[in-house]
Amino acid sequence: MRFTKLFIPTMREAPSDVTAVCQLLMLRAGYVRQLAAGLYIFLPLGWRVLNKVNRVLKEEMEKIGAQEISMPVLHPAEIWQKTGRWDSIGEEMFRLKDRNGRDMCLGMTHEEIMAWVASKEIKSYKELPQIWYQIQTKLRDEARPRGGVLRTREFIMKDSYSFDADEEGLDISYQLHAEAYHAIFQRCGLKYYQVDSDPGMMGGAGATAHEFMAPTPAGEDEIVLCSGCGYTANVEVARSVASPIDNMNWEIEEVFTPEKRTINEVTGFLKIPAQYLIKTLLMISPDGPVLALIRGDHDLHEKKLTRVLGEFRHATKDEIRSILNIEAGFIGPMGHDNIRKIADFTLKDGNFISGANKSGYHIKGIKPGVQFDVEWYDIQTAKAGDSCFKCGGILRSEKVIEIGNIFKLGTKYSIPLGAVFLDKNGQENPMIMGSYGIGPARIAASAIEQSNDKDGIIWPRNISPFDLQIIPLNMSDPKTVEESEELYSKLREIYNHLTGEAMDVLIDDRDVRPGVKFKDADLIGIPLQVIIGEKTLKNNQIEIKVRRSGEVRKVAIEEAVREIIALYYEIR
RNA sequence: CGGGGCGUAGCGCAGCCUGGUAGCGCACCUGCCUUGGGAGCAGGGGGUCGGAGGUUCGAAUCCUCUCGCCCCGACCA
Repeated sequence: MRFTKLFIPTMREAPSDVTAVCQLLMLRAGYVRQLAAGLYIFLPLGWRVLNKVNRVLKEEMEKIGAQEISMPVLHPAEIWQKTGRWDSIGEEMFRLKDRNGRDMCLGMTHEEIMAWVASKEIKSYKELPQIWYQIQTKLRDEARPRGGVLRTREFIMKDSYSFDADEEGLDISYQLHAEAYHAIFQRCGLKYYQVDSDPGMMGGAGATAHEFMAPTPAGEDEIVLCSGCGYTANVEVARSVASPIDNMNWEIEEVFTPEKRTINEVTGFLKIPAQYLIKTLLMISPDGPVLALIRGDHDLHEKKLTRVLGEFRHATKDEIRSILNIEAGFIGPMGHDNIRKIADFTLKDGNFISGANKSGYHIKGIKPGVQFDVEWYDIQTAKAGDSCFKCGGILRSEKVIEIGNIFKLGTKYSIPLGAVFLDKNGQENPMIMGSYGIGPARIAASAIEQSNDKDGIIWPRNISPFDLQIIPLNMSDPKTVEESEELYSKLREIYNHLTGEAMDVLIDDRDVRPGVKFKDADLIGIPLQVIIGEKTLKNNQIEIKVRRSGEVRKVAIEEAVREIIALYYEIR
């Protein structure tokens, strides 16, 4: 491809309101442009990258027997109503009416539609298992789009769905996907982790789910990792053991804590570390008020508590006053016998301080489960420095981008949509489903986050928009142009003979100064550059530059093609 | 949803406080010149100052409303 025939609007100066590195570089290097909040245009280079990723996705999906199909983006409401998600999802779903006033929505995901097809067409165990996938646009009215391409309202996703006759079959489909995902992310040159995750709105209670996470500072999610046993999990589900504390053997005693409401204020005033305090939080659950108890040095994890209570919210200051008859800041767990109490496991052993249910006072010597009844659950947020609940090792944490996920769905969608089949005994059974997603744009963004320098992007070989870039330094010099053009056509031909595929070569045929070409080439980030200038041509040589290392090799023109191809296979 | 910030030429910004003919750098167009890390000289084009309303002789500037975009948070007891 010729640079002069490609639309690559590079920018010297970046827009001031970008924060993520991947967003900055995608904009500056001319890969994408923003249309509105959470809506991105993929320009030629950006689209080439997505297609490179998609090629890898398709190859690996085909390897596990998945079949590519394509589903509509516009869905009738009834199908979503059947599974209950029309009502449970809320504002995140784009909804509209057609001209006849029929309720419709834009697809956020395709479990319902896939299960619908299966319900219509699959009748016998002999037709199972099936794995269907698509690379399709999804629409979600995100509360806050952010990080450029990382969280958008419209995005492309590779989503696949498995249908099995039994749990054993689902295990196999699930495992096949996990293996395919490892192959995909490795081919895309990413550093990533597979972690335990929250099935969230996809699965039912007790469902199995994993996420694939690419570590980068721009990540929205956080995971904890144990270097001892390899345990890794999203903090949304991560179990941990809090750092141990001494048993203080305090007698029950009220202490005067005037105007000291927050954990910080109380620890500062009493000179007692936060781990000896209990945060007592009043929540309003569907079944009424609930007190949630966690250790003072930890944070509540709302998703964990949601799994216990269902959708809950924090009580307002007025509700605290009317329900508990106390001022916020001095709530204690004792004495509220008629209110359900959920305590984190960390409070099982020890002796704590919490509010005295009386303005200006806290109480020492509290023992949850001894002085009053509580239900024990894991409701705290795991954090770096906690101990691993499996092996006791110390956990560390990392910011990550979620690049893929796999869910065991079971019968959550097949039952409501009537996706059933007859088994060998003529018995009707619901199909056992799984769903599996990957975000190609997030793969691209993660690659940039993990692989860049001050000059620009450094693409992993397999997802670069081009395999190499030829840079003729002076388009007015006939010899330069002649050698560049010859190399340009030769490389594409010869590579073709070796592998059956064309090498993607970009030649910068613009009549601009060398400095501009060097800067743009580094910014765009194609892994290999071939530099052709009068200086080295005098010695019958050209130069090959490896973008990642900056290493430059001068080679004789006759050796150029062979050297370039050899080097191409050396880089990752 | 809550809080904060910003909207002036394609990009980056100044001007606003203290009202009086809209500016700078880069980019763009033409010509000359130049060709190993975003050259130089000369000339040139481009902005209803996000939008609406108000105050005023006069508004980018002051006031009100509104739209858009970005960031932080969605918590604490």
